[in-house]
Amino acid sequence: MCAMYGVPGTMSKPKINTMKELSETIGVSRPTLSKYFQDPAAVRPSTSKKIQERLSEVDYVYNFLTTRQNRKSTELIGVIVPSYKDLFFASLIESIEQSARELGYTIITQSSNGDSGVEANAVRKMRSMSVDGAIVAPIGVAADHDTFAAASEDFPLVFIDSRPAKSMTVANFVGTDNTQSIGAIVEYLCRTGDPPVFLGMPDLNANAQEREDAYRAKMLALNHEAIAIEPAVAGGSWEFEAFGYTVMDDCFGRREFTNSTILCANDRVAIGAIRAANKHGLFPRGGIAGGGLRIAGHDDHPLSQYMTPALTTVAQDVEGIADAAIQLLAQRARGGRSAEAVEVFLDATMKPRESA
Amino acid sequence: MCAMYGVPGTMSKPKINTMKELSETIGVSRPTLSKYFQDPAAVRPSTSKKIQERLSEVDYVYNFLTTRQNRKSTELIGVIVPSYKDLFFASLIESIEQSARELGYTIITQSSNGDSGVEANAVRKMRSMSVDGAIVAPIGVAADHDTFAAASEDFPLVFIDSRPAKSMTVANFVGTDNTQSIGAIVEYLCRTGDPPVFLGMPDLNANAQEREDAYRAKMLALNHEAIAIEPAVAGGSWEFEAFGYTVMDDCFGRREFTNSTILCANDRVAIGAIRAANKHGLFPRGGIAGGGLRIAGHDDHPLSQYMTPALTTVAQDVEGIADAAIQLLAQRARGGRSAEAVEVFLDATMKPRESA
DNA sequence: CCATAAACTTTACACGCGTCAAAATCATGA
DNA sequence: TCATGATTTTGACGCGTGTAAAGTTTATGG
Repeated sequence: MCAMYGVPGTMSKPKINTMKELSETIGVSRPTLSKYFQDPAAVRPSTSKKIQERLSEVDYVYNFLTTRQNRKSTELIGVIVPSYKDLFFASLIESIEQSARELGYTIITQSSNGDSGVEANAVRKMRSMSVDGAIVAPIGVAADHDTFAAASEDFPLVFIDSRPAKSMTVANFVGTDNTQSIGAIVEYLCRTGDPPVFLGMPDLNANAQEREDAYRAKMLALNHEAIAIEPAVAGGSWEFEAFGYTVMDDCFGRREFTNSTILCANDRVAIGAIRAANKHGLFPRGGIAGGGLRIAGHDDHPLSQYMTPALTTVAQDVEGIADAAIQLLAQRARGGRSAEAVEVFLDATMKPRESA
Repeated sequence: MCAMYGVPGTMSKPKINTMKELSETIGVSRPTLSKYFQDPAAVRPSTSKKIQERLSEVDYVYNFLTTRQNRKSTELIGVIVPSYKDLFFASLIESIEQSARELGYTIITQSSNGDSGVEANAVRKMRSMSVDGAIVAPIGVAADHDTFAAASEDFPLVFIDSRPAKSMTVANFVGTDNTQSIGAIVEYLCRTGDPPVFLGMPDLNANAQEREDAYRAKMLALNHEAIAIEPAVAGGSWEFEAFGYTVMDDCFGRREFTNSTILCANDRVAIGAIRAANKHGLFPRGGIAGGGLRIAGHDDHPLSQYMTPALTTVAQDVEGIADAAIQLLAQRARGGRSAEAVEVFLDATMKPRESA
């Protein structure tokens, strides 16, 4: 009717709406078609070939909703992240989608917008969609324990990036071991220059505290004094660059830390910090003797290498995390109900660049 | 069974699986419940209140798949973008999800991964899901005309960001008018310094050509010679920063364009170009007389203001685009079948910062 | 208190596909 | 050509919810 693309001469294939219709025009029974669609090899080769051929002459799309309703497995996996506008989460989603696609899963993504109410709604929606599992990068504050608990009765749940709020006992987790990653970069920084002070991230998920703790522990082990920069502003928002910029602009304005090594809790904070440094005429730089300002991050944000100076950081194994999470869910969905919660930690790797 | 969150004492509400079950324990008929869920105001206030109260004492999640199967409208909207790892698209998705949520729509997002085959599959999946409409940021090259054409028979389709390949005749489009946006920044650059040369983006969608054309047109109108930098590398990938960096690193290495005003086709290319400049000791800067290197971008990428120097650019109206696209689909889905293709252009606004 | 309309319940069918059992057909080897 | 097992067809039911029709209850107004 609405021939928006009406190109004269382009005769489109006849549209077929239901499998019953299809079975009639194609000349096989509907149950056989059903088997074919679930596994083309499940029917006789000659039949399979016949179906395949006739199918190409026809415009038929299976009904996703109905098929999922009736199968034991929906092959849907829910993904919830606090924000799309964070390249770390974006990278995670991209990798998750890819790993899922390879296993035949469809991803349903929802942003919690940094809001625990929205997060809870998203979890409920996943439940209503009968997903085979869900991957959640949780918000730390005021996470809705009951909602997660109820959901985990219905399907396996895997947390990534950060752990859920402490009220939870045990839960599946796939991510980076902050002790290892922060440890590695603290060690690097101490080895190549002054021991670092720590610039945290807003306390929005478990990583904020875990990374600071990891920093303190490593500094202690290395016999250095741990110093955390006290943010002059309340950092309650996910705008990490703004946070890093504001805090360090304030410090540098008072000529504080202008000669220090600053380890930031993540790259987005570091990007803001670098911007603040630049504004004050400072260009952090590693690899030279005699001190001077250095700034390092955590995550290996895709744009970190385009900063000036290029940001020294530790890279999380994003693909590894995505793949492990999907594998875990796939395994659980296929009846591998070990029931026991699993925690998978992947190593982060140093990315020494210019800034430290 | 798998009491991952088993907190002793936390008695969970009784789980109810079907609406029939619910109707029995709640004391109203199933059809009434059905009406209630579609619109709580559609039943008598006393009944509505009763249902609402009993509902809170029980753990019931409606079956998303089944409800969508039977409603005339699924209230699903498909979204397809070339990549999640591009903050412009990420911003778009975030705004789309928000606008959609307000209208009760659920978003199904898929990345085409810059691959037209994957894009076509995504469109087919949207068809199989019986979405009420789809929003797609298309890939320009070798777009699968037939797939889009078939889809647009089933539901309204809105293209955003860039137009589909030219093989298409007319299609719904919501986005920025490149003539206006590029025109604005060319005018600004000419007014505040040397007329710009143009650094394009890889030819991956219609914007590549459109923006260059817009640049040439505006330069012609202003009586200046249009000059496009010829990339020494083949830019076939979506890694725009790498493209901008490589091309300009090459130029600056030969001491070319080191004193020019460079307008980049988008901010990601500009970020790469700035990095190349910095590497060569160049810090583009506007607002000073007597020439010197200047670099400008297009889109107002969220990190543009954190570059050194902060990137001068034109901001697309991301929220406006998202909202207009959703509104258009909602209107069409509600029977407003004007059938005619609509094109909505939103103005971009100058963001003068430091780099030009 | 009754007439009337609105709201509700009951009953039934529909949606498109998964799945099962029984009957019919096919392919293969002797 | 026939026996045999594998595959397909036929027919039927189920999934959880939307929805329509007909009958019953409830609220409203006089």
